[in-house]
Amino acid sequence: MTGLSTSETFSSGTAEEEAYLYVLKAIRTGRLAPGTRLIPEDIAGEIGMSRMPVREAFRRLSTEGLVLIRTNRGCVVAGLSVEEIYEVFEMRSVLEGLAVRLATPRLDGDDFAELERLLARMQRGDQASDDWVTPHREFHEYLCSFSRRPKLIRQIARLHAAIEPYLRIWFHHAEKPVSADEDHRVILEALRTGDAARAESVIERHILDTAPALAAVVGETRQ
Amino acid sequence: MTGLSTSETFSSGTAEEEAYLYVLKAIRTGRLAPGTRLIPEDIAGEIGMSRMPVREAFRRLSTEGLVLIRTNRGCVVAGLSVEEIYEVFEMRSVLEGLAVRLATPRLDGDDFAELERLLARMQRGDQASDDWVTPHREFHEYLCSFSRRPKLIRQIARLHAAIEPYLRIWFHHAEKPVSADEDHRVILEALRTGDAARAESVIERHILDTAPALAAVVGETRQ
DNA sequence: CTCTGGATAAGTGGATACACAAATCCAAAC
DNA sequence: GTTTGGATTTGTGTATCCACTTATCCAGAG
Repeated sequence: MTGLSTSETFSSGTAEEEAYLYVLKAIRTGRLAPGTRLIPEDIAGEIGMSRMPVREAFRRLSTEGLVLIRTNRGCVVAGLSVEEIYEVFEMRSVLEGLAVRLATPRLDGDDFAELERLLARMQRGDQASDDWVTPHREFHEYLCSFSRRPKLIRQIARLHAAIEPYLRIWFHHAEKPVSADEDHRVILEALRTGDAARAESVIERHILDTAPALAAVVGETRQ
Repeated sequence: MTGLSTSETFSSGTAEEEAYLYVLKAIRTGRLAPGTRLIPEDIAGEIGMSRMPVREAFRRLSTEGLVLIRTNRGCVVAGLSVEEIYEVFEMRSVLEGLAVRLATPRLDGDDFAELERLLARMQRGDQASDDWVTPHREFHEYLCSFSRRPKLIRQIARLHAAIEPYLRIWFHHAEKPVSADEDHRVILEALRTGDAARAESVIERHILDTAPALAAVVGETRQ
């Protein structure tokens, strides 16, 4: 689960929903790179529907910041500038800080075990899929889910979706960001103490510290 | 300026934009109360267009949480439960905290004068319009604008739009929330010291402290 | 060769049309 | 009087169509 498929609209068999999930996945996985022009008719063709539901999916993606619609000029995948990457990380830092603060008192032994498991998957890049990003996201999402704040969780998921393509570039560019592994250990440790304020500040710091490295890689690939 | 009219889509003369702003305003001002069913055809009629652009406006509003779309069952104005009101205030507290932290070093004397002016308008309920909410929003928006973080500002505006109807109920129910006036003085004072961390925590506290009073009034009017 | 402008193609926003789902209403059965 | 089930109405989701805007391309002027 990604937290985004559960949007305000109940997911169900509508064409709009299908189009939304289809484009969302393509953007998150990087198949549709920032700047790519999205032509409703083409996408509609790919998944067998007319372009109306695709247009509506674009609206949703646009509000979520994943896509940019300019009047009469179509829809493009919304890249982030370096400043915007920092901005998204700043927002994530305080929102996930809040989520973790609320989650801390609700975690028990089994939950820590699950978090450890996700951490392990992350460290070995997971089964042959060569994917560090997915378990990383799952770690954060699993943690945030204990806040029991649906709107908060969804908002965090949206912000994550916006940076996910760049995380993948980072992962492929440098090797697996090794410093993050230590970070996550520290987070787990703080959580175990049950000190909500400390857990909050640790995760805030963790997220903010990730930003410059990511921004550097992205800035580099743009020259 | 509300911060919402400047959405991801450049505002311009499209029908969708017009429909969006029309419904947004109606919800914010309370003309369309939570739970009200929104029938695309009717709204389209009111502003002279077909229902397609109205539907697209609904999608946007839905993503912003102001409206709820259930498949094949139409669109209703999304009320907030008491828990959700708390949730929105929690999110606002950390996001506005961040915004104010970033804004603090950028404020100069003229800006304080403007903030004082907005505060004064707020205290006397503004010129006969009997409206405390608008200058209150403007105070917060003006302050946040100095953070220079477009996405952050927009997100805060969205959260504010969701609670604005309830602020109006509060304002009409009780008289002008007088405790808030003192709060805002304290905020200004903290800002003047230039201590970003202190300003951040003061505004976080201010926002969180507002929630219970509002929740109480709302819970009351629901029985 | 480069630049300009206008024809042509491509694509967007919006309106209309139609099939289907859900809600409503009403009458018959209990 | 209440309940049940089916016609009718209302409204939603999607496809198609049209008008208009923007992008592309190409020929002629410089």
